[in-house]
Amino acid sequence: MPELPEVEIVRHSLNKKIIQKTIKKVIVRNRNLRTKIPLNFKKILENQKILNVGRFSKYLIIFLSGRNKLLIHLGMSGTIHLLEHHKKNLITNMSFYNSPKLPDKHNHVEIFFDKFKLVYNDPRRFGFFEIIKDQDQFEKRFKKLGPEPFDSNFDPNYIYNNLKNKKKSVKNFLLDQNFISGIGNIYASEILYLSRINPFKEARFINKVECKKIFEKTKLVLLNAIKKGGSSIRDFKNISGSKGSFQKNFKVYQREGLKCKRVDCKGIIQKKNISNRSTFFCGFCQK
DNA sequence: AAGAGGCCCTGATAGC
DNA sequence: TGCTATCAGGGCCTCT
Repeated sequence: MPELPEVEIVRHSLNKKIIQKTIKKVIVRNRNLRTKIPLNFKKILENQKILNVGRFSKYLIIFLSGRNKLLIHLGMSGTIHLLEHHKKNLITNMSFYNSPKLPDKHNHVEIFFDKFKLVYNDPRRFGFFEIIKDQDQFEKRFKKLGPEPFDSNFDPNYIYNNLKNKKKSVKNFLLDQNFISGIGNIYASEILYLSRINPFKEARFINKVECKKIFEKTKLVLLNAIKKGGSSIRDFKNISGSKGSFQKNFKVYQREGLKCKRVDCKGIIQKKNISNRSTFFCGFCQK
């Protein structure tokens, strides 16, 4: 479901609600997520106080009082909700599906606090929970991932040095979490549109000026998306639970067949597959 | 060794 | 209406 901006919105709203709260009870209804929820999950979490909710890339990191960290990845369809204990009333809806009511189906994990519970819902079960025991394991977990766009060692030179001599498309590079962490399929298209770069262009042909563009537009798009509360791309009818509005700012994503938004550009937005993922671009102004 | 493709899943929608 | 096919914001594994 979410890319970096959406996860950041979830992190922020979640942190406000659960920081300094103690976990009273945990119910795992289905441990078959992308990876199996460990059997001692309940034991590790119960009676722990939440010190902080952090984030790296698309991972939520929940810091627990006993030094363990809980890693949550939402995959494609994972959502987090806060509900009153027994009633179905939604306190906070941190899904980007805008559904004001949470269906009971696919509520795989429930974490109870004093006055409310956190519910993890995930139809496709591509998301996962992980317990990180110590600093060593923590560092190892993220070692392979590239820097975030806001990281100081993500800069035009870093981009240029990684892209040179590489044959794969620039779009696939933006999606490669080992190169840069946090960009997903929506923002990859948006970044390349703003950079005026064709997503099919081979990385080795991206020059230094274009690297600077990618650098600037990546930060711009992600920061703007965070500012707008992320993107909500399905079930737009029910506004009540909605948080994000960046979908209104999409220049190319889901705009196949529509006019390019660039003034004076006569192009029509196209949709083509790159490595089996839909890719939106203007063939006219993206070279 | 880089890079493409398949796969893990369910649900919504399009097309017949 | 009821079927089937296609697609969906991710990431990891395998094959070439």
